Parts: sequence; C-alpha cells; structure tokens
Amino acid sequence: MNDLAEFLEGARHWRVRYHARQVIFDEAEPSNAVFRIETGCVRLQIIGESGRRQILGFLFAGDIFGVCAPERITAAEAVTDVELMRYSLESVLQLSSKSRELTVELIRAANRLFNDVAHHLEHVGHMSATERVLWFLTWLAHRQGRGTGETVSLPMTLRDVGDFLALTPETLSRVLRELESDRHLSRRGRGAFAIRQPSFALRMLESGSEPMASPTASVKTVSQNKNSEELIHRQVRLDR
Amino acid sequence: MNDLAEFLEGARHWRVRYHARQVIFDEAEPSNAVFRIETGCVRLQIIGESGRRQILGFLFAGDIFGVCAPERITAAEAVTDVELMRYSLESVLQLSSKSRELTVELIRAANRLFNDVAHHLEHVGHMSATERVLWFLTWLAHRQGRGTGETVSLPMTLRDVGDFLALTPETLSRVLRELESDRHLSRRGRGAFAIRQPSFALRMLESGSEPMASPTASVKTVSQNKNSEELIHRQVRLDR
DNA sequence: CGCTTCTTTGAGTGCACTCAAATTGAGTGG
DNA sequence: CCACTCAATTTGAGTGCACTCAAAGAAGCG
Repeated sequence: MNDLAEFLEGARHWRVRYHARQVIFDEAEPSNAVFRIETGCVRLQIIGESGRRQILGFLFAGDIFGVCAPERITAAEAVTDVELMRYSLESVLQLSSKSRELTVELIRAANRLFNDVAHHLEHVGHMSATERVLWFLTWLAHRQGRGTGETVSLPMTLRDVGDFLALTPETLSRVLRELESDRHLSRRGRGAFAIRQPSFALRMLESGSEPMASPTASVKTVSQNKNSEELIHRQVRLDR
Repeated sequence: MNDLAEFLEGARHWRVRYHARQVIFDEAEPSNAVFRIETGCVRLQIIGESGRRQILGFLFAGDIFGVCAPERITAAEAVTDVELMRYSLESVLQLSSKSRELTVELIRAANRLFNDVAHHLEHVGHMSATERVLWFLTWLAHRQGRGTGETVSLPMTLRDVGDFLALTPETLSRVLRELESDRHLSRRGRGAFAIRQPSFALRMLESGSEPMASPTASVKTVSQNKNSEELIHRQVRLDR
C-alpha cells in the first residue's frame, strides 16, 4: 500500500492505543515518533493566533503521519478510538542513513502533507460552501471505498468538518439539508450518509489532495485556456 | 542563516538566472534540483481544477526551495529577475546517505513549507480581507528587514497578492485605500509602501508562517493539557 | 434522568464578490 | 522621443452568500 510502511517495519515499533479526543502529540512538541494508523480516525490541526482551530486533514487506517523533525508542526488528536503503530523516529533516521530510498520516501511523506494542504487552501479560498462540502464528502466516500448510493460513515462531528472546511456548523447544517433536498445526498442517521450523484463531484478528486496525484492532462488544458497569463508564461519558458 | 545551505555546498551546483515571469519548474514535473535564491523573488503556486491560481508563498534571497521528490508538487515562477544557485537533487540525496543531519534538514525544509501553508490556510479561512492584507504587508516588511515607517518594496502585482490571499484585486485595492486613509499605511509609488502602525499587526507574525515558530506559550501550555476543543471558545477577534 | 454537546432552524446583516468602466502605468515599435 | 497598446489598478454600483446572534430540539453519557 505505502512503500514507506515497508521501510518502517525495520525500525523499532510497537502498538499504541488512544481514546477518542485524546492528544497523540501537540504542536511544537519535540518530534520523536512516526505513526501508522491500524484502525480509527486521526485529525491533524493547528490553533491559530485568534484561538481558532484549523483542521488540516483527517487520516484513516493505513495512513502514516508524524514524519516531522525536530519539532511538531501540527497537533494530532484521535477522532475515534484508534490503534496506532508507533515507530521510533530515532531508529527511522538511522535506517534512512543506510537507504537512499527511505530518505526519498520520508521527503515524499512530508511533501504529501504539503500537497494536501496546498490544495485544501485552494479549495477554501475559491470554492463555495456547497462545493467544499461536496468535495469533502466525496473525498470521504472515496477514502472508505464507497461508491454511489453506498453508506459512508462520518466519524467526526460537524464542528470538526467545519474547522476543516472553514465553515460554521450552522452553514454546514444548512448546506447538508439543501444537498439532501436536491437529491445529491441522503442521510442515514447521524453519522452516516450516501452520495447519490457523485458524478461531477468526483471530478474534483482526480487532482488535488489525492496522494501525490499529478494534475491530469485535462486539468492542465483547462487551466491553460482559462488563464491566459499562465499560458503565456509557459510558452516563454527558456532553459539556461 | 540556514543550516541546509551549508550542507548543500557539498553538492554539485552552479548559478542560473531567470527573467521575471519565467517558469523555474512546473507542477508534476520530475524533480531534479534544489534551488537557493541569491537575488530576486520567486513564487510557488498551483493551478486549481477550476483554473484558478493559488500562490502558496513568495520566496526571497537566502530561501531554499524545491526540496521535493520524486515529482514537483508546485510550480515555481520568477516574480522578478532572479539569480539562483541550482543544486543537483541527485547529489544532495547521495550526501544525505552519509549525513543524518542532512536528512533531518531535508525533512525540516519540507516541513517548513507545510507549516507555512497550514498557517496560510488558517488565515485565509478565518481572517477578514483587511487582516489578511495587513498580515501580508507586515510579513513582507519583516522579510525585508524594514520597521515602522520604512519603505518596503512590493515586487509582485496586486493580482499576485490576491492569488496569495484569496482576494480579488478590486477588494485588495479598496482595502489598501482604506488602510491608507486610516493612517495604517502610506504608499510610496506603485510598488512600494510603508507601514505606519504595525504594532498589532506584528503580533500576528510572532507565530504562524515564520520559520518553525512555536505557538505562543499560553496556547501551547493549555493545549498540552486539555484537548483543543476547549480552546475554541477563546476567540479573540482583532478589531479592524 | 439530568447534563452536556451536537445539530437544526430562523432572522437579519455585512463583507467580499461580480460586473462594468475609467484611469494610470509600463513596455514596445515606429 | 512619442504614439500606441495592453496590463494593472482604481472606482462605482449592486448583490448574494456565509456570517453572527439566538434559541429550540436531538443525541450521547454519566
């Protein structure tokens, strides 16, 4: 699944558990471990100067997080009860001294976070509330391997989703109700839903926060047509 | 200045130049070099699915960028004419096989990007237009080593700033005019300004997108003990 | 069963948006 | 050097979306 995971098996590690809402590590804390999620959901977040929380991402089984040195950039908290595999950062770094591939994988892991939050920023900056919600729900369904009409569980609260998408819970609630009345969505109890018409929403996922996904050719074409400045810039490119 | 810079001197490198608005590297391109800015200004950016450009950061002399493998996450374009030092990624990776410290520095470099864009996201999601502009101008002044009343040059266009802050050029222009009439700002020609009252704006810079800055002590202390949910209600709103 | 937290719904408002057009400035070629 | 062109910026008018404030209902948890 993840190449990094194989490398990590060579490092000192053991299983750890956290209950929902426990802090796994905190911002600015010394970084001494890398984690891999066995079961459950984890969120990465920061607290802004104004005291507001910005959730940077939700992680699920198989995801690796905490590749960071020497201090934590974000906090990590358990959304649900979680089982994690904890790898000593010290021994991971020792391993990387012997393996160029592992070094590349570590950089890649750090870059993935950057990639995700960069596209996240682009979405928050330019998408309407409805688009953001649809993007999130579609991403979530995709992460859980669910297709059209299949039930997707929503392990986090609306407030979590709001702090992820930079929306208030009120707005979120209203958007969900409207999506439901428009037949884009059907809700199955409190913490579950199903997407009825993911067709156009799915396109959003093709590029963006997917793991290291390169922008698709179609996206590039569109962006070149829509943004003449960019087109011009690409054309005048010279090597030297 | 930057520890990474010293390590890089051991790698194969040479000087390169780009003219303003030339592409240094593009999204999804194979990554084969790390750069250090000698003079000028560079922007990192992505093009969203909708064709909109999101600028993730502006870089200046001394900054290192392009630590990325195996493919580029962002594009890098010259804002002004720039002189860069170009380091072969291949030889950097070879060096890192022999130096644990270099590996840590590479991870740190990748994490810095993540840190910056994470706080950027928090700002775009929760700040008003005026706050964002003030934050940006204060950051820019700080980067150029300019204090209150000193002239700061603005090497990029308002459109660039808008694509960075997720604001339209129109809004940006209006905000600048209001800041000027409120005596927070005085403009010195097209591409220059001076901040008159940076006092409260500077507080924003103390944490946030500054290199690896740790959150303020008060926030940190509390968030280590309690989980973050309890912090959310402590919202201190900055007055315009 | 009482408490807290989460969610929903309503009413009203303000900020940043879009659309449109004028003006300024920079760059280019005659 | 000057006219010309195009991009960048400014200004105005109007609007809609997501916000705040407020309060009621629903769900989890002891």
